Amino acid sequence: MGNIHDIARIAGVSTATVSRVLNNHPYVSDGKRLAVLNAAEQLHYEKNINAVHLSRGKTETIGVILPFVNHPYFGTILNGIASAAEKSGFKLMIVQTNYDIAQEIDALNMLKLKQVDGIIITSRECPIELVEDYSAYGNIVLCEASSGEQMSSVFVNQYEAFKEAISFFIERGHSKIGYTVFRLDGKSSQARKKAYEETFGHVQDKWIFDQALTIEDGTRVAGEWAALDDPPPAMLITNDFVAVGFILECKRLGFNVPEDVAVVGFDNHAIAAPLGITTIELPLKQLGIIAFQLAISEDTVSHREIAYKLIERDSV
Amino acid sequence: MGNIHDIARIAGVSTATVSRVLNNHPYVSDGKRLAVLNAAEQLHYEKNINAVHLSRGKTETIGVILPFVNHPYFGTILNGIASAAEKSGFKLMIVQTNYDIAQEIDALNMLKLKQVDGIIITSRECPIELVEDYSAYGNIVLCEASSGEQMSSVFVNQYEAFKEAISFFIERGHSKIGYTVFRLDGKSSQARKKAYEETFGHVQDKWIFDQALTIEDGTRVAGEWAALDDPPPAMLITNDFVAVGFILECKRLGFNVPEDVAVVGFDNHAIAAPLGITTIELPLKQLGIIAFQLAISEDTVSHREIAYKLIERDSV
DNA sequence: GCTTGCTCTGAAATGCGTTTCACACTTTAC
DNA sequence: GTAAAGTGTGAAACGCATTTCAGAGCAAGC
Repeated sequence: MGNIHDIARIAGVSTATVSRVLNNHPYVSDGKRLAVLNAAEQLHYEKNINAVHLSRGKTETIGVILPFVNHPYFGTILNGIASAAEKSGFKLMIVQTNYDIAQEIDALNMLKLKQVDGIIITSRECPIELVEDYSAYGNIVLCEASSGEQMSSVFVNQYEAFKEAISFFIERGHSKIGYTVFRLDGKSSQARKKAYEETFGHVQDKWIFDQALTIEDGTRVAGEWAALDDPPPAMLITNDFVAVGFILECKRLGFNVPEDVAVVGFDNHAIAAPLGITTIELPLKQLGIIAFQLAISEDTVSHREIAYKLIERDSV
Repeated sequence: MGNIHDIARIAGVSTATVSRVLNNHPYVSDGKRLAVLNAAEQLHYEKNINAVHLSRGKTETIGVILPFVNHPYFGTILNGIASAAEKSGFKLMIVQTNYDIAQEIDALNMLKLKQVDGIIITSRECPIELVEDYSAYGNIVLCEASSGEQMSSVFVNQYEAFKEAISFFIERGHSKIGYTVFRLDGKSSQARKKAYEETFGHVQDKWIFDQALTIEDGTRVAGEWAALDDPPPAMLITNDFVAVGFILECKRLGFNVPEDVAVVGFDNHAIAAPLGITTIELPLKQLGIIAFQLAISEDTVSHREIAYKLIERDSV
């Protein structure tokens, strides 16, 4: 083992020269370079990265806050982040929060502690003001529509996407449209509600189904939907996974898709194609890649909207 | 900001005392404790975690090597790891390798560099001997059947599980059974092949379908299956996602499940229930939790086999 | 011939918290 | 009343690599 001082001693040089050699800095004579390399080899030297981090004040690590690591929505974003990180030689620290504010704060604190150089928040529960307080300690990237000057963001325009889906339903002759969201008070849900209200004037509360994120949630919502006196014959669903649960349960209950209930999902996950689910494609991997780039960017804060795309299949 | 020395100066104590207060060590008088706390408050002091890591020689961080972060199999394991890590106050460093050996090595090096205290390898491409070389630097946990004395492991007995699935098919009158794997040379595939050969004596190569990991792979395999002269009327599929792609494509091609082709998947992912897929449930979250515990364990190496369970539905 | 401008090096400062050791003083214990 | 045990504290060592600064030596430029 040994450290840089041992190498310096054995090679008969200073630690500065050892550092230069080890980091491929110029201005080292071939003789000393060789001596250092030999000594390092001989000692089976390994850098202590913590000393490097301490000295440099940087860790080349980005923190990623995500509520659930095993949900395909977040998984795909993470996939994008991870592939971009690999290209840039950065490491990734992930924190699964379950939307628990204490854990979100715990993750944000990594920034203060200099454990990470930046943080990507794929989704959050804690107030934006609280997050903002951390922006002085490093780059923070939000995966939600935002326009502040403290933090960058990359997002899909949920409002527009929702409007487009509604228009599509209307084109196909639907006027009674229900929808599902994961969290009623979430940013994305608010944008969706706004889009909905601008088209229809008001929202039928019973046509909004909350807590819909997974396949199981979709199954449950289908039951709730079927139990209504006048279930809306068109449903805009949180994501394709929920749509899968919803559609399959509806079929099991004897309803036909799209005749009895038309469905539009979000994401265009691989599951959507074989099940013929019409969906709004969100380029989530791309979103992750951009989020990472913004997280390591030295430039000023920026906000990037990414495109969505309606994919027509057989569920409408 | 300021550091521990600044606090010491302001509070009129030594840095040792500051450290004691900050880490809740005993043997500090109330007066000095208060003085330190006040000074820390006044300076808006934040620890530099890198100095802590350097000093302690530990980082309370575990590295997780996984080929694909957004595949539900690995996502679920990661979910288990993450929830256990949170409970223990550990952080997680993830490396998505795409089964690229260079990246696996890069990840393993975090151990040498003292960047992580231990590493969990959910799946790997590089030779086991190479991994073993790193075990001197910290705990390594493999998520595969293993019995070495260097590294712990937690795994499902793929051989037994596969045998059980085959027996189940045979009970239901099937004798011509094909199967899919992700990597023919993978450890799990070898166990499966062995189980298969012990039952049937030999393997029909054309009844083994390679590179099957995702829904899309399942769709593709269905095409290959249907193109055979004598497609086996029973298929054991890598996992439920592949099974989804396979089953839906078979139906699209005009085959009925289970009449024309019976299917057993693996994992019991949430997708399996609504589609009525018979599957071998693997407690992957549990596997992740155990993997994490082994990774932080101070005890000796241990090997833990976890139970699987056949879940009967409608695809056989 | 003199001035720039490189190339090459090392001493020393910097980043920062933890922990051991020695020591002084105060309580119990017998 | 004395030894043993516990409490409280600081100096100093330890973990380790990076980087700035100053300076020596040498070559190219005019």
